[in-house]
Amino acid sequence: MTTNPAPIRVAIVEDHADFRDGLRLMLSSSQRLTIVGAFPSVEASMRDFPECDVLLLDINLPGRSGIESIPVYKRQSAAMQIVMLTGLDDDESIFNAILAGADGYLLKKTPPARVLAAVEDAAEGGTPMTPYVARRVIEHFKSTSPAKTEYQLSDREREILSALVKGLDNRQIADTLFISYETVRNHLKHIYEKLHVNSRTQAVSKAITERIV
Amino acid sequence: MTTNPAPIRVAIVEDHADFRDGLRLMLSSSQRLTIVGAFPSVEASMRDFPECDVLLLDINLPGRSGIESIPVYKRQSAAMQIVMLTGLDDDESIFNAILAGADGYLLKKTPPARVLAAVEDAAEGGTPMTPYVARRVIEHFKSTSPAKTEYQLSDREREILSALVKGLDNRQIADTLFISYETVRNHLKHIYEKLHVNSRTQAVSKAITERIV
DNA sequence: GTGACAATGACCCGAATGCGTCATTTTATC
DNA sequence: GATAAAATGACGCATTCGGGTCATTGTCAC
Repeated sequence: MTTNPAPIRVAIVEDHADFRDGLRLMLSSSQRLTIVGAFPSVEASMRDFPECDVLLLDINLPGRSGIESIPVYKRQSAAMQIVMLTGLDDDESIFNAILAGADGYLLKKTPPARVLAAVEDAAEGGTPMTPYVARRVIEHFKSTSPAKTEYQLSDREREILSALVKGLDNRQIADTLFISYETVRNHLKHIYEKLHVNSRTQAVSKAITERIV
Repeated sequence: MTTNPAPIRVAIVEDHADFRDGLRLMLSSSQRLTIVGAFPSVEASMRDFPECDVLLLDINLPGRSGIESIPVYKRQSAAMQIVMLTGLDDDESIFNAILAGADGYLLKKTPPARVLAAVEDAAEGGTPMTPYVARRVIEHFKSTSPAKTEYQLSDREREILSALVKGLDNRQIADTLFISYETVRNHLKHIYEKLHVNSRTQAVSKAITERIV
């Protein structure tokens, strides 16, 4: 956002020569970027990998896949931001890339101006993604963060329940909460009733998967 | 993407008159959009809410907050895409909005051209978000997803473990796997050793939180 | 001030669990 | 073919747990 900052050094790993060259041309039209390398494969890039700020990385590559290579690149340069630029829009590819440490995820149909903006966003510490990808991530996010049903547990009961989840036995729970062993068992009975379960295993399972704790 | 499609109907709920008017002006400069309403509060918008495709919604509003109102709007019109447009960039606001059903999350400093693009993305079923917000979401996503450590469980042991997580007792596990009760107990001993725990509660807890199952 | 409920505490009993030791068979792996 | 690991099965024993019943205290609403 300052005037005339240091240019962002960008590298590209993409096997299709046409797309790679188009990308290079397009990106070098910006004053803010410098293309420091463009390679057809991970292996080729590794032979003499240039220092850079942002790496545009394809997934479908001959030899080593882009996703597998993320950790390798990150080990080489932890500060480098890796933005996936790929045609693959399935959940599997998206999540694996993100979990592997990708800092952005663009689909190839993204218009040039957006790719340019994305590179800048990534360099500034953001995580650019195309709206479709964002939707996939959010959906997955929501599906694992469940509409929590209400079991009307009292505060004390929730406290006991989270001790259960920690793996404490009744004696330990009693000691940490400064109440008697028998009282803990009574609370547990009530918890089981409210959760409609009949063992601590089931209670723990339900507590975690339904985010009650 | 087709030529001259039906215009996207956009409504705005934003209390600051200046920002609201600026937004309206800016958005109406696009041929593809029609502003069908601009309101200073949720209550005001509810009095005569126009049918629309995309709603730009602030969070910090006098009266009812934008986040709380998301379900209300969604009940009114499920197809409407709700894009938050707010100054709040804390995790709490972001996640609550998303979990409440927001279809996009932009910060107010987003440049006008991007807001315009975001409205179009939302109308097309994407989830536009500013790169910063995406970063927050991804971080949270990663923090709840795993770094899975390897415990070298055998297939059979994993099978037993997931039965544990379902809340079955040893007798039930034995019956479903067609092995003897004692064998189940033996597997459990090995599982406990490998997971470094000493109760089924702890095993279940570890299995779920570390995504072993 | 009476009923409802949460929190505390106690006892009993049968079943489930954790832990130890031992043994046989199957399946890889070298 | 030997060795190691996994899968199977068994028994004993002390402990924990689940479920039942009962009682006291405090708080809150009506």
